[in-house]
Amino acid sequence: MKKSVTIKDVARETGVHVATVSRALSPNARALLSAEVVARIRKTADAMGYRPNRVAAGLRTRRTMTVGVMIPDITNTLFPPIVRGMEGALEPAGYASILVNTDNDPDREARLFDVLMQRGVDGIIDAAVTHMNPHLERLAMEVPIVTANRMVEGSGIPSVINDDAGGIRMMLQRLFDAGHRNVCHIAGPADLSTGIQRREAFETAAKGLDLKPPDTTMIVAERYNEDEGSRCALAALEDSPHVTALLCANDRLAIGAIDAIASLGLKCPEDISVTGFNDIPFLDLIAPGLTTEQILQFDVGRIAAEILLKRMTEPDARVPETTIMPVSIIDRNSIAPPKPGRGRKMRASGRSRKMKQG
Amino acid sequence: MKKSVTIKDVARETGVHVATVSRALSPNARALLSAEVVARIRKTADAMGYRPNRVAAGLRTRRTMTVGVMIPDITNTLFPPIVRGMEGALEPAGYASILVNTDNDPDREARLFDVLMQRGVDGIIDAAVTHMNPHLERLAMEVPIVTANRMVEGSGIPSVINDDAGGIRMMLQRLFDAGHRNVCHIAGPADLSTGIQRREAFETAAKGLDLKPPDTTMIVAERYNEDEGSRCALAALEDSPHVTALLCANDRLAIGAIDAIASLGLKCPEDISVTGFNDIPFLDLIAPGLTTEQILQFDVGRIAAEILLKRMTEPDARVPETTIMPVSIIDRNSIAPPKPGRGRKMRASGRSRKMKQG
DNA sequence: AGGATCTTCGCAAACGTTTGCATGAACATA
DNA sequence: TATGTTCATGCAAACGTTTGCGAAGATCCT
Repeated sequence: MKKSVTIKDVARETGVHVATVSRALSPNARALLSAEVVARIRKTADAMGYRPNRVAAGLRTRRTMTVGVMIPDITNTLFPPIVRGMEGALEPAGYASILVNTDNDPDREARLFDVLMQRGVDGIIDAAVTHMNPHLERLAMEVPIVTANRMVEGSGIPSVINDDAGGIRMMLQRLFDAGHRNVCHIAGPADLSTGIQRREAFETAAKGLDLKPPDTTMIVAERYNEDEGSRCALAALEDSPHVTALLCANDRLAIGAIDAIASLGLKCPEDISVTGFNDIPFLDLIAPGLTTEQILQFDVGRIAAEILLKRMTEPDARVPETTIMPVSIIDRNSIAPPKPGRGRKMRASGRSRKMKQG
Repeated sequence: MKKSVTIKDVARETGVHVATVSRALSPNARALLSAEVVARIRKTADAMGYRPNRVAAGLRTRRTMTVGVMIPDITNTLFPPIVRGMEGALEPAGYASILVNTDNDPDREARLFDVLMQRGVDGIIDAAVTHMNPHLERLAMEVPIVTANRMVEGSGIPSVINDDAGGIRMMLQRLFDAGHRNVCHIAGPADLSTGIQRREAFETAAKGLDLKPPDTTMIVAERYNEDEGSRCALAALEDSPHVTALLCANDRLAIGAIDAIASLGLKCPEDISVTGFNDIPFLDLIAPGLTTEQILQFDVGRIAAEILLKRMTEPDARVPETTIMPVSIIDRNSIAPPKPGRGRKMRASGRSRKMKQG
């Protein structure tokens, strides 16, 4: 629309060279100039309504002061707090963020990555990375990257994740303490680091408690959503009628599982206990209150952003490769003692005990 | 990090001028070149891993192919679907979006607007505008703007909003049909267009049904959140013990209201009916199912983006000034007939009838 | 065959900054 | 007074594109 006033205009107006204006307006270079000239330039710049053109500056300096934020889907309630946490750190530092949704589609992810690079982002926070993404390591050589909420194993790419292992272990312990010995883990997708880590954590935690198949079972969801939670819960309860508790890899799976339990004419927690992971918003309002693992969503985003900031401003600075955020159980109302009558019969349970002793 | 390959590099490699490379790579100008040369250039460009630098292009063309998206707060579950709707239209058109959160703070809003302008966005979708923002009209002369979900009245700025008036009218009718004659409207903030429009709609709808104060009452929330919902509900029920239903300006207020009702030892809907607006995600899982007005969140975002696209590509094109999206009631379980014993006594009700006749 | 018209491509300027280097003045030192 | 030093500012190149203009060659028409 209207042509805007440039550095050249204020230079002409003040009778100095554009370079002088540039320096007067730059916090770093300002010291090179006489205070009198700086003041005069800034005053007329203000008066003229000068607004710096960051794309021109970006072309020259090769720093656009923008970062790319990749997430699977902003409508997934897990992510808005994470994104907000990032912005909380990025915006005060002068960075704007370009947000893209990958839908967990690797093709889309690759294309959007390119979009971000074309736009010259100074760095990328990737909360949408799929496990074992060979691409990413290559891309990490072109631009600083840090992953949030997920990680790509052994890549050397800094990541901020949650204590999946600890959370799952604590949760299984909680079920164990309530008396459950026949627990089924509804695991997350096998191509997501959270799915994998939580599954592995479940296996080792179960072993630690001397719970073994067929007392403990597992079923892997293909996506993190309610429908998959229902499907898996149904399958789990059908395949293994003795299970008394479903330890789900995340809240959405748990919500689906509770739904499935109801559709079977059973009740949670009376008949089957269910647990989640993430403590997504509004979960506190949904009946029965789902006992879940609270993660520090906001902080995950914030710290990922802080690490990225450091990597962008001091490329050689050392940053922690993986930062693990603590999780904590939120006790609500989806765990009860196992219902008498359900569960595996004594003999089987005894057998697994014996094997440990043997 | 690594210096990237530019148009100049592929020009040298192919033995042509940079201008020729530029044209070969531009969908528009491609026709100016011989097919043979185009093919050769594109091939080597691919081979060299050429990635166009959009900030350089943006500097030259004054079009950055990015749009600014302003929302109050991405963690407010109303907005992610709207944002996603925008991206669904923007991204295929080649636009990336810079997302900023204003927190409904006018200062922050102004500052972030500046940030967007400095970054040379080609347009702005403002879903965070406060009612009567004199700034915005001025700013709209610098860059195409369309507001989503909210509008600034009489500004001439295109907006995509929901049928607040119709929704409120239908909802009041629904309560009326259930037998309610003493309804309190918990209104939204007075500086937000949705707050104002819904309040006015309530007043005229009530008048249309011959419901007048003190049978109908009203209380204005200062923010759209659960705490304010609780506060207002408490105040409403205290001031006017006869109210049998709370018609809330949005879902979060309604959730807070239901909470307050429970804290009073009452139940919804048996003692007090409550209705919401927006049908935010997860609402279907929260007890008691809140009867609310479903809005087309995704479409609001999508259409706002489409209008902006048109304004950006054809500045002189005529676009509808305000697009009103239809809403529809989602019946759940928060409306019941008024409890006998509550409500205003007959005489008072009769009196208001008489006044109409007179 | 000679001019007119097209086609295809090169030339160079421009977009608005930043920044290394040069310059001149003021100043201190010898 | 001559000779560095420091300070404040100007000069011009550079960042990677796009695009109006012009030129050369090919093609067409009469």
